[in-house]
Amino acid sequence: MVRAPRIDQFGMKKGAWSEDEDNKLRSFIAKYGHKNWCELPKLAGLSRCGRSCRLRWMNYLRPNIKHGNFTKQEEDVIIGLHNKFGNKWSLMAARLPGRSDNEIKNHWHTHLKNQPAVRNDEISTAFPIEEEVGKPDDEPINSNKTTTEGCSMKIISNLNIQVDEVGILLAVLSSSSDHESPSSSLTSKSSSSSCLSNGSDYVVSSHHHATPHDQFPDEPAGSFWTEPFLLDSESIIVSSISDYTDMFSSSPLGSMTNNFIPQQVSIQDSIMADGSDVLSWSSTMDSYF
DNA sequence: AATGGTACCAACCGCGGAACC
DNA sequence: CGGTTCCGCGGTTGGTACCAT
Repeated sequence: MVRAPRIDQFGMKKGAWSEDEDNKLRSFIAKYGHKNWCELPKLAGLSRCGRSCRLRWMNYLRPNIKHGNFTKQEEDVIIGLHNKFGNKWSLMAARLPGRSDNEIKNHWHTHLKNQPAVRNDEISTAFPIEEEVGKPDDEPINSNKTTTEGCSMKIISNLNIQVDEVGILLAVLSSSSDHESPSSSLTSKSSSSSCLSNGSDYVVSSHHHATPHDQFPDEPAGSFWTEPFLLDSESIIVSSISDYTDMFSSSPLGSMTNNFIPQQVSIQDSIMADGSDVLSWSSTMDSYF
């Protein structure tokens, strides 16, 4: 089911991820976040390219990611959103908590794509969608289409409150008695036009305006990404870059990074700028902390 | 039991856009 | 302001599992 591991011409490992690699990536991001995907694998001691790490994290390792069968309600949401937006998988993922765009895309191609059109009609009828800005009802946005619709998509996606989508979701999900409490996330979405948490290093695309809370609605507001997180026994509590600077200023590493503190750059940047052996960084930090 | 076809899904790749220098 | 780097999206592929013959 997964690609066989192999090493490419640059010494980067490709293919299936091992448990050990998963653990390294998970624990590194838990401790330091992911400010820079290109540097992250080196700092985490992984022989992977940054993109591969990002993909693994986004699709498999990040908190609250769901795996397994899609519920009927989730399928209905996907169908409804696909009717409206076309192949905008990230847009759908932002509105299906716990599902990655890749998983939604796969599910669409394998289960939903070839379903009878009548079901799409049912969804559209059951949850009528208001007309979009500058786009007729009967003209679904298609990723292959031209700039006019691309522009339309930008306008739409720049609206933090997308009333029609929320309406669809509320209608679909409220009809389900066994769904895992979607109302909190939806309420949050509809009532807050901009709720990116200060200090969060969870970086999301400006396209869909997903927030940390959108992504992980089951968590209390400001948990994993925004609050100091409790780590395992060999770990420490880190809440922000300023904590990094404090650590450095009082640590042996601080002598390596004398110019670092006032600049408020990332921890990775400071080490890299120093020119030290980045591959030893992970173990150095672990042993130090 | 062996073989071939298909379904499924994790992972890769190319591209465009944003951010940075 | 142009070039470079990085990030994220969406399409595609590789390889295993499962099913039919």
